[in-house]
Amino acid sequence: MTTTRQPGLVSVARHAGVSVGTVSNTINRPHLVAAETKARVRASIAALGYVPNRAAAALRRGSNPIIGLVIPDVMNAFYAAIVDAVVEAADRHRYAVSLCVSHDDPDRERRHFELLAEQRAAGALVVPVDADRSRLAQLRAFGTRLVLVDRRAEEAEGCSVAVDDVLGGYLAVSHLLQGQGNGVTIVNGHPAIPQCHDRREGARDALVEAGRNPDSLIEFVVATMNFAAGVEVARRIVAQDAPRRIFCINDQLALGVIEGLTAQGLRVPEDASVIGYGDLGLGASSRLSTVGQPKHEMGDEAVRKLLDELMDGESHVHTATVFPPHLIVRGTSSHAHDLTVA
Amino acid sequence: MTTTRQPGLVSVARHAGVSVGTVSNTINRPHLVAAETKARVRASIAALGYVPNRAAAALRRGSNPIIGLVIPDVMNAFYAAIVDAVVEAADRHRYAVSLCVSHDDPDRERRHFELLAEQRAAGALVVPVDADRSRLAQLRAFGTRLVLVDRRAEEAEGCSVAVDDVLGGYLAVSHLLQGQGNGVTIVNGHPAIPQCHDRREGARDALVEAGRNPDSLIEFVVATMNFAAGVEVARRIVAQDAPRRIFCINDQLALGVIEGLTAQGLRVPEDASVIGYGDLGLGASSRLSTVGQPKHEMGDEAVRKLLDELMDGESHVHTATVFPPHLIVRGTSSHAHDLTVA
DNA sequence: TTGTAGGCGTTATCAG
DNA sequence: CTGATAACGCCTACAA
Repeated sequence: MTTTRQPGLVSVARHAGVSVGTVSNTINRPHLVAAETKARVRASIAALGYVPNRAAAALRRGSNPIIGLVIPDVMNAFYAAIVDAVVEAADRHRYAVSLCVSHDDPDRERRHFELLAEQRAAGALVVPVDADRSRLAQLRAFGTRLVLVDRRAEEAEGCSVAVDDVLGGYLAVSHLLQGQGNGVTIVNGHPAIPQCHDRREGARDALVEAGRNPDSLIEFVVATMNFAAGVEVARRIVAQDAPRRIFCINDQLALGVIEGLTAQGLRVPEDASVIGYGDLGLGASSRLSTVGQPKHEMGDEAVRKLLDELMDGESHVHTATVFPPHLIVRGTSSHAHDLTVA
Repeated sequence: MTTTRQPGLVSVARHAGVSVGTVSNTINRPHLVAAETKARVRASIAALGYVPNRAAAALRRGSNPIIGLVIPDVMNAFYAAIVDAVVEAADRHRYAVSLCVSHDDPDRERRHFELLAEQRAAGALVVPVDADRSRLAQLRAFGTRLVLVDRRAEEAEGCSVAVDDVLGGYLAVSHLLQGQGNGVTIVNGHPAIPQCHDRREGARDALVEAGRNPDSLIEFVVATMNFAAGVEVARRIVAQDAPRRIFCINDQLALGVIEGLTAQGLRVPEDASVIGYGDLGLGASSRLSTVGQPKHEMGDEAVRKLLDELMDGESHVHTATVFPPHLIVRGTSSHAHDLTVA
């Protein structure tokens, strides 16, 4: 009943015949310790099974090696890829990742921010729930460094990483314009959503570049951007005889549109061209052309920026990185043919 | 230069004209504090913008309200669903979730376990990388409560949640047997993988129940269980004239097999029946029948078990919950037809 | 019902 | 290069 669990610095110091300061130093600033002493201390650490207590360190230092990560949805392959990259990068630097899924709920976001503040987390990567930056400012004021993900930040307030959706829309429609047909249809989400807005802008740019009137773009707006909505929109496209070169704001929608078109007796790609956006795995098993996004790079760069701010302190300058998406053309392979599912 | 950042219990106490003990109590054991005092303290907390310091609390208590979560892959929809459930449940109880993606790498797993130990995390939910339980035992010995996910644990060592893969295989093949044809083919991963082994067992059970010889099950084993492998296996199935009632160990494989079959001029479901496993989103946009798993429930239950162990302490008894999967039959809808992708 | 005080394990400062 | 020591902020007996 006398043996004390979880030996601390003192036990190690005693065991190695040195002071606690020296033990702490061999762990955190090894260059300050003589080789021989270091070896002895390390032996003791191993012998006692000593595990440093981060809570104590955090208390003392006032900051905790934790990176908060707030995303709207883990089931979404786009964010999942970012999570993957972030977790990996954090692991490399021995930071913990505290995950929050906001589900677009400001209260959840706020709650996680509070949690991070209580933990004195060093920093956080966040995909903000809405345009209201007050919650972010609050957390930042508390000392937590923030990097915005998938959003552009005012350079004054912090770093950010995002993807160029205007360029993405441009790439998609430019590709459609290379095929035959006249006019272009866009199946979009609500334009209040930045991504939807920007991709449409890019689509218009492509039309302009091709010498067309950007207002000739025929737009169908869906409430929910999923497969079922795509099927439904396909009906309206045919009914209204809208252009058969169709840019869908995401891959699920695109797959739905193709399904709906096919259900009405049209052949794709013979009678209609469809391009999606996102390349989120659904397309891997299909021949759907789409626009890919450097998801892993985004997550990676976000961590890099955060750590730079954490390390460099004063000399750090905020930057807003915008990654270019890229066109992924599929369906031109030699064995292109229908994909039939039972 | 005199104002001190981040007020502590003392500042609040001073501001409210009470002692630190009372402030602590109004936060952690409100029932011990008079209503009026409580109100005053709360007002001061709000006024000063006080945010409790979890590091200090953890140091004092010896344990941190953090749940470690170790999964093999976040991009995998199965695990992503579990993450979603866990994060949500943890949030409800104001626990932080420290995420690790092991990528089947024991070193990564070990590193995360170390991290959790250093954080004095209250508990962890883990999908173990391999069958070696020594790393788990080590973390457990350190005081971190563990719940195994997607694996069955010896009831002596801890709780676990899993899904009944034998039943899943049984359901899938029973369904296939209802269709026309003779014999059944299984497209499987390596049988050393527990899921693959169990699902095959279930498949055999179904055959036995139908009065067939379980050894009549024709098995194709693929190294990587993805779309491309499915396409390739379809070739071999046709070449060897294997049974056209095909149970694929996951949906991607199933989609690939259908693709490969179609490429060889066969029609699905007319000439072949294919069923997948997992229901991981790919199927939502298809008419592929599959076996669904209660992913969210698993994550939820895992947290419940962990918290029970954390709260109840001594009176807690370890349990191994095995969830039943369920058959999802698709493709019988009125507008069943081909899905063509450009 | 409220106040007091000791100590949790580290880090960092300052002498030696 | 090493040792001693004072915080860091909170929890919890225990005392009043």
